Amino acid sequence: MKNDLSKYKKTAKSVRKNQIRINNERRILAAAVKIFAGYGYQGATMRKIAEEAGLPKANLHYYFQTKEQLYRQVLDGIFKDWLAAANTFDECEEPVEALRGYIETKMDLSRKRPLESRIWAEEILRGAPLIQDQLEQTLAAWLDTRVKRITDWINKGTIQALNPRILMYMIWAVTQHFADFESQIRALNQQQNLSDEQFAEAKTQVVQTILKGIGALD
Amino acid sequence: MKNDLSKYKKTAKSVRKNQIRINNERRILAAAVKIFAGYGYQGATMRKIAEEAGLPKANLHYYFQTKEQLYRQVLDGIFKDWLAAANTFDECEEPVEALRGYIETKMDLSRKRPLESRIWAEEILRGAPLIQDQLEQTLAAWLDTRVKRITDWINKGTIQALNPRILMYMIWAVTQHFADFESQIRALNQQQNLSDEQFAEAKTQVVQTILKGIGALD
DNA sequence: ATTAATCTTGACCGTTCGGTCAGGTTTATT
DNA sequence: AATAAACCTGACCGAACGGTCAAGATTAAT
Repeated sequence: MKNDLSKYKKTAKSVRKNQIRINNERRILAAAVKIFAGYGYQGATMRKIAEEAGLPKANLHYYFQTKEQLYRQVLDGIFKDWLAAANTFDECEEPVEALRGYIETKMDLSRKRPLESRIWAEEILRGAPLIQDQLEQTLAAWLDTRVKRITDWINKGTIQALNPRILMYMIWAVTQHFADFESQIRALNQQQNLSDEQFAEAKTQVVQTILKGIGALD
Repeated sequence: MKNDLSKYKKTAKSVRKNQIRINNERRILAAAVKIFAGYGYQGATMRKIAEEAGLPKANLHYYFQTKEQLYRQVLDGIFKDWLAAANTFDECEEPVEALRGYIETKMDLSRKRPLESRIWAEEILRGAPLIQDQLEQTLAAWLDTRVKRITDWINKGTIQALNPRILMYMIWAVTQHFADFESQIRALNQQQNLSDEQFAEAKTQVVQTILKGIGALD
């Protein structure tokens, strides 16, 4: 009963998107994530994405004018997840809880959405040609505020003196590694992906090692 | 005076390669590293590599039959560096020296040869289609012996109990991050690559955090 | 000096790429 | 029922791809 009426109202077309468009855009984006993650931007083709989505290729160009635009929308979605993962970091006052929550959230993200992590990683590998602005503006500002919080902890003596940026780089590196280098880890684990138990162990060890490494534990 | 004579000997042709071939293969491989690192396997083209090497494209196919063969040779060279970096790990008896040496060597490798690190990372990202065998055979065996050494340290109580494989993953993740995510770090560092001083600080902090994190320090 | 082997290269080939478009179909509006 | 808007798609296009080849140039061996 909440929103049924709105469909009969004369709402602006641009605001109320048709259901067909919503569904198809979602299908195409989901297919694009799979193909971009599996083949990279250059290796991915509109044909493969169309096949994965079960649509004719020309239909993709009806909803997304170019391959680059489709790719940009995929990147935008990933970037939002990236930033949203910081909530736990901000909610907690003490370094142990804040960092533990952030590391665990990032680990869970690597476990549940490895494709997105790999697309992001490939974009950075190639020099971030399409997201440089977002890195320099949004991400840099995001990082600055977290750096300040860590600096406060250091000044209070809650954790030992260190460079907060390098700490964040280490957290990103380790947590994303489990998504980005999944195929290497699989090859070193009897050709099996990490089981839930193995991943849980990794998560614990990563948290413990980093927290202890910066003098927040023991 | 050491080897001058050999050029006049009737040595087997296959053993003594022509100097022209040696030079050109080296030029092409150097160009290939740059282009593969900058564009990825699919994004790199034989035309770009030829241009970078200053040779006509057809000449590349004279020395390397296909793009894939050229790429494989590049990967082989990187893999050798990967394994060679383990020397310090093996030479030292105590965990602090062994791990510090290994981490520092890997950090130096990321600093001095970031292109190779990025090519490796992209290959893993894509699911390691061409090097799965090497990972499952050579690298798995390499890792097993290091795991045993770490297990010995744990049994002796020199470091705390942990999963040695996860420790190695963490070391790889953090050290290679400074090469693979260089463009992201640059965007977060006032659009400047890390200076020598900044990188030295990162190196120290990485070593300290990991060693302290596993209970090998303090 | 002659021959053989190696190296060099512009021109070319079939394939696949991202993208376009006309014309038909379906859905929404009045 | 009629009109408009949105959606669908097979066929097609120029460009760029990896790779080939024949014919000439250079180098090495005798």
